[in-house]
Amino acid sequence: MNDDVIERSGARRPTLSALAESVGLSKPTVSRALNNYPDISESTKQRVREAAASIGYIGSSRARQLTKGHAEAIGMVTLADNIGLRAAYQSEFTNALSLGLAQQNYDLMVHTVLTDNDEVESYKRLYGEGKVDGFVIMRTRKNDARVRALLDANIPFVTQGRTELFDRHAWLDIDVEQGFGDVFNHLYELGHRHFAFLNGGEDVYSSSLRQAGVAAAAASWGVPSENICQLSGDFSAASGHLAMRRLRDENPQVTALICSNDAMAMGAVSQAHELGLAVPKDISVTGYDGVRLAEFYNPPITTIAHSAAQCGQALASMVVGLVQGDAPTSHQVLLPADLTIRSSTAPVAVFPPTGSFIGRYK
Amino acid sequence: MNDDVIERSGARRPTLSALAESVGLSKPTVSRALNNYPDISESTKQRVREAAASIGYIGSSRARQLTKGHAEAIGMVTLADNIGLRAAYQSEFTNALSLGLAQQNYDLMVHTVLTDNDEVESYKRLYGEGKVDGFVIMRTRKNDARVRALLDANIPFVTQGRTELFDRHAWLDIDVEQGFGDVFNHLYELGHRHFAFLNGGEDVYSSSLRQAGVAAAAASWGVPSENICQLSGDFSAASGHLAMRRLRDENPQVTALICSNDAMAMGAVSQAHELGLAVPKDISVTGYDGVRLAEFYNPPITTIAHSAAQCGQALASMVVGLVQGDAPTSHQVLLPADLTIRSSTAPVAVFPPTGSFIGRYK
DNA sequence: GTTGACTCCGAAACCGATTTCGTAAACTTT
DNA sequence: AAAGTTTACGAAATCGGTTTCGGAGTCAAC
Repeated sequence: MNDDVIERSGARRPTLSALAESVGLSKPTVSRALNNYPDISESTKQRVREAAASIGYIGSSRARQLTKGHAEAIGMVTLADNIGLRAAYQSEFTNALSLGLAQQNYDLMVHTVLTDNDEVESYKRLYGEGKVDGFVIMRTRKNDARVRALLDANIPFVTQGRTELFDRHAWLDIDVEQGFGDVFNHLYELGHRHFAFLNGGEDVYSSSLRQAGVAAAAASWGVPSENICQLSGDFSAASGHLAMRRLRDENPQVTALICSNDAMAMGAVSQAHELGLAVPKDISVTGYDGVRLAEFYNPPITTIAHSAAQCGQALASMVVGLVQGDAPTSHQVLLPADLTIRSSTAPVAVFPPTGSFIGRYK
Repeated sequence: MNDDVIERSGARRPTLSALAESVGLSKPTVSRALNNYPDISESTKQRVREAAASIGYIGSSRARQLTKGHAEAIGMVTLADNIGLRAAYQSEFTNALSLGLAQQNYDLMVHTVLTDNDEVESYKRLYGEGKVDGFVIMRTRKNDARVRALLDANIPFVTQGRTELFDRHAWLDIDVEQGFGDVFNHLYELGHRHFAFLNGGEDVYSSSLRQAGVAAAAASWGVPSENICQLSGDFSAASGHLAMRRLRDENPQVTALICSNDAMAMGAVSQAHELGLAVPKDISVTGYDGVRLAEFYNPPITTIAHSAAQCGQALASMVVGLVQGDAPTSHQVLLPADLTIRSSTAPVAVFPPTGSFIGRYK
């Protein structure tokens, strides 16, 4: 054995030619045998497969990419500003997506950029170089420059969340209208009559849908709109924090705060603690996103959860379908929202709260 | 113009041959012009570059990979079990790594697996197929099967955290011995005399080093070892939660709890609240990791932070060095730990604090 | 015993770049 | 003006697979 030579030369992996030679067949024949073509005899296939296994042959993805014309990889470009909850969400999401893609023999390429100016450029480079076959776009906004650019460049992609161009691209979204209606119903049934709704910014497509969901549910119970205090935030915990403060100062009669995402809910809860308000005893708070972390919060937040795993799975098969030629419009799915009741909501308190331990926070 | 034909045919990007033809030069000449070889005249380079820009030429990474023999990509395989804090940490880390790699013109390929059995297999496939040139391994353990396997297979990698084979591979680690010493000093200087140290499992290489750091600092102040209650956890918030309970029941004299990571610290704080103990008034708690989320916790956790951005940067240049032929042992770096004092530590409450500004904390 | 259908496999071209090697032209030298 | 250098570029091979096309061999049919 000349192991040492092999080692010194960098341990090059066996190629298809080497495999062909070792079994005394031609390159194309071996290739077809490995790919299970019908015009190769079963005995030959068997022989080739065994030889391949014995010498540890692994086909070069690089060569395959060149001939087949696709990379068997999907790209995702993210902003580097992901901290806290957003980071947690992204990670859960990325893992789910990667898992889904793996099942279809695709890999996930992640590219992080500092500013959203670089973002479009990264898409074009990754696709132009042929490193990926398509993209999954997170955190879409109503008017999204990335969507516009990829549409123009005819690059396959699917978004998580609709945009104003939703009828021209593939997307996966949650039915927030139904979801926020469910939240409202839940709170109403707990006896709440004075609500606040904390929206998350008009630049997100679904913001108006959340609002509509709340309004429709309120109307169905005959709750007048002046009993729903409208607040606006920006999806950050800080804005939830602020909103709770304003709520206490300006609308102390409110007993239920509906937040547009979990981060704002957590910010609001944290502010409530600081103000000496107990959640849910003094005020109920709800979120949206189903970040796993919300489950471990204190108290665990009632939220509208969509399983990251399920989303990842769905997005994976959608984007793979796309890059294999499906029409974008054939991949538009609206997932039902799933109300997850935890401990941040409770029946409205009729009597002044007793000294909950949370009240001891300074 | 036959735009419609181009569109229908899938909008194939211009190739090097097309570019060569458009400028009336040969393929190799154009290639060398683009890559700034010295044996091409400046005027020709200029002409080629302009033509390339005008027809929107982007070199095919696939073809380049095949000839150059490397993928210009680094892989990372993660377990799908990342939830909560771990997810947040992973995301911060991944972004930082991706950013660092991008600066060296490398991309990051993420692959998620369900069980750690699949993990080694994924490494071998990704590398064997030539999809990546090397790996960054997170969450290493003292005896790490992945490290062993990649070492055997002669695949380049760098770990985040040392293993028992640390003298044979590249790694980046934090000087926890120093860091936990600093934490102890900080607490001692606040007047604490009865401590607890919550370790995180002996299967992690640095566990004993944290312990040693605490012990050394304690010895330097003349604190007897029986004044340091040893607890063991598993790095999960749940184990921190449990530890705090045991501490209250069995060692109520302890006024400072040193946790081996942020998740346990947060679990401990949450338990403290449930037990009616105020943090830091009744007990001080410290963490480790510098997860950004800990910054927004209630109260913000005093911790040993290592900037994910800095780690990502460093790891990126290390792994790129490795795949370009550097010796693994030439890339072993120990970063100093950085004590970040926030609000979960305060002077011990037994005696009224002196006029230290820290005394103003509630 | 030619014809035709069918089975199984190989030669050669190809994907899109890079690299090795060689050479024509221009420019020095003597 | 012949020889030697340098400059600037092209022909052909190469990376490791896949695909197109065709052809040798076997077997049944007429």
